[in-house]
Amino acid sequence: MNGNELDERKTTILKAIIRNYLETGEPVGSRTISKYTDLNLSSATIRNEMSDLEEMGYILQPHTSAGRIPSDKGYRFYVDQLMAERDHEVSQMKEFVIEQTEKVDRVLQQVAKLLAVNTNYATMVTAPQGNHGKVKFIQLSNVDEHHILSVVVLDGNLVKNKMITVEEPIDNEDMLKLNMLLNTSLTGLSIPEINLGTIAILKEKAGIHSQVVSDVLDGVAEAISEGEDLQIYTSGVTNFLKYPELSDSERASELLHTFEEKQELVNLITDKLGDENSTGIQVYIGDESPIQTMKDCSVVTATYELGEGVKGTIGIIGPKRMDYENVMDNLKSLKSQLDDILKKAKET
Amino acid sequence: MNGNELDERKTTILKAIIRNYLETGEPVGSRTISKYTDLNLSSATIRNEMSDLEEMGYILQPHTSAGRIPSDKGYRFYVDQLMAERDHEVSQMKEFVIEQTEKVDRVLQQVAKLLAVNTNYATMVTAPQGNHGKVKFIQLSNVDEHHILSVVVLDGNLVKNKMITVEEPIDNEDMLKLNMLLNTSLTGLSIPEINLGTIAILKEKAGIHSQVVSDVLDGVAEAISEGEDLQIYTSGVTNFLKYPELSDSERASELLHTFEEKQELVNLITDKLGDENSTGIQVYIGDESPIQTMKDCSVVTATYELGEGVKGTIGIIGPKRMDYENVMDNLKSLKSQLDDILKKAKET
DNA sequence: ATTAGCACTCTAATTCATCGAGTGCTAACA
DNA sequence: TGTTAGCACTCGATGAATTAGAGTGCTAAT
Repeated sequence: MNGNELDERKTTILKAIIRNYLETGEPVGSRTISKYTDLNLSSATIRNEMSDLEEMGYILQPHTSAGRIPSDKGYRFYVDQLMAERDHEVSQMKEFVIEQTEKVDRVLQQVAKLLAVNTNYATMVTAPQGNHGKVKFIQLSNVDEHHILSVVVLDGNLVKNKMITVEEPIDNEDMLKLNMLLNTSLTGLSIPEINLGTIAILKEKAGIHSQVVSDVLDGVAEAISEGEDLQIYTSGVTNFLKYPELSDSERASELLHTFEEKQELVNLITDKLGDENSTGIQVYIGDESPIQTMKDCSVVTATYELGEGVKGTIGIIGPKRMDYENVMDNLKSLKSQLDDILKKAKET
Repeated sequence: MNGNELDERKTTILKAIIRNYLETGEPVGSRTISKYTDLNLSSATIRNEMSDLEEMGYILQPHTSAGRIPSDKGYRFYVDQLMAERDHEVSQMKEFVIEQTEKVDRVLQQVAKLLAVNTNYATMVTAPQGNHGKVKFIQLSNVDEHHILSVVVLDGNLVKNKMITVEEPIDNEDMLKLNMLLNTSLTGLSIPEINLGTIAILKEKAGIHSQVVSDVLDGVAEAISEGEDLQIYTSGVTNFLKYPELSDSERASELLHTFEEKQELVNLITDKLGDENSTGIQVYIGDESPIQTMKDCSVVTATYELGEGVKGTIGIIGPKRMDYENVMDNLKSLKSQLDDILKKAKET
């Protein structure tokens, strides 16, 4: 139960088994390891060690006379080792060609795709979330007799608009006043600070055309608070079909469904075991995942940040025998780049 | 080669074969038909007829001693018959609960999902497309020193906005003038009417702060014309896995990929054989489909309209043995309902 | 402590026989 | 002349039996 129950040789062998299994997806036998490693041990010796490893729960046999495959505990050990090692060279992601002028959602969709293509696993990316800054600017305009357009600009130049339908028009003068009022009272406030109370007070202040003004303010309130729901972009879901252990109809169908619905994927980012390790990278192996349908998968997530607590998540979902090393490198690399791109985009 | 090469009995038998195959997915034999129909014919007689039908190309044998399955020509005959029949009772789609307040894209996504659930096939819905009406209202606002927000409202109250970054600020007075100019010169024009020439003229007219104004106008032009790319919403792609004839790894992977990319799906709506039949419903069987990966599928598309040439497309993609009748009913029903919903939403 | 060697186990692949649904054809029948 | 009964034949699907081979555990020798 303590951290050092594995001596060096067992560690080497375990790693060799896992690495080999990652490549082939087939149970690996003693003979293979005997050749694969530079330990110069015979298959018999390996067999003994493997027997031990099995007893300790790091590997298991699918059936009596097959080779061994890593157990969840084995994978966990492996991943923890990887995490502990000094950072790998972060191989620059090749040709990250995204014109910055495109909208954020395009960028994120692109990122998801790029990552999927690069890793051959399914990917998900969530839009940056959090206190989207403060209100910077508000404007109401008469569009026609029955429609008023409200535009709200938030810090980070995020624009929201909402068309408000009104019974009777508001004349230009009153509109000017309303605009003044809105800007002076709301500018600088963050969204959570603007609650129903604030709106109520506003309504009172502007109380002239009770009904119309009330409608308009409700509209503004809605404009401000809406769209806060989490957008999730996915890509590469067909990659599941590339791995035999996931591609049987039953499993594949469930997985694909989860990705299509997206709803459940939220759990991958809200869950967040408290354990914030140095890199901000989380790995869920098999049953560790908060999503039931992924019990035969591994999930690697990373959080990217835009400062001020505005965060998003990137996730890669693949078979348990995923190439953790490559995946984590990709994520690390992406994390920083995404940071850059979005910060720039934000200013545009 | 003429329309009447099939006598009544052959027609009945062919229909019976197809209908049976739609249900079971298994080749159907003479004995089955003999019982299935009320023709009171022995299996031997049926066999003779089937032999004829095969020779004529309406059905075929997967291998020598199996039953028959419909050929593409057979399916074609069947759906043409269906189309010709007086409209079926359009079974009202149950509980079409969509709050109208939601954004159009939400509605469409919902529609896609609903349809997928109802039919058990994969579905796609495109956003209404076409001359999105004329420009109704334009407004530029100073957000901060280096950012100007341009808001354009189109007929149908479609709002577009774009943040324009400028080197030096424009003072309020000039801004007012610019707004006036923009509104007087562009309001009432439709998007295609606003070309580069128009913008050039505008630039000249407003020529005061050459550079800044130029930047701003470019921004406006971009805001107006952008976002014209076709959005496609899909749902129910996992349904492919329900049909054995489509669910082998190879095919399924291709299909799912096509749906994930969405790009190619555009062909389903641009293609449009000229033949506008009464219902506006198109059926592509097998190779008739403009998309290669769907050569083992059937595709049924319908066009919905919001008047003024604003159109969108709904598509259902499933195995060739899809339940054409049900699918077409669903589409017809949806077509009208979608019409209503969107028209209302448009006014909101 | 390591290893060679051997008996043993279990899966995957292969072969083979069998079954049965379905056909085509012929001859009898109304 | 159209319909049907009957029969021989075809061919995939099913399942049992066999085999091949990878891998193990154990024992005895080094």
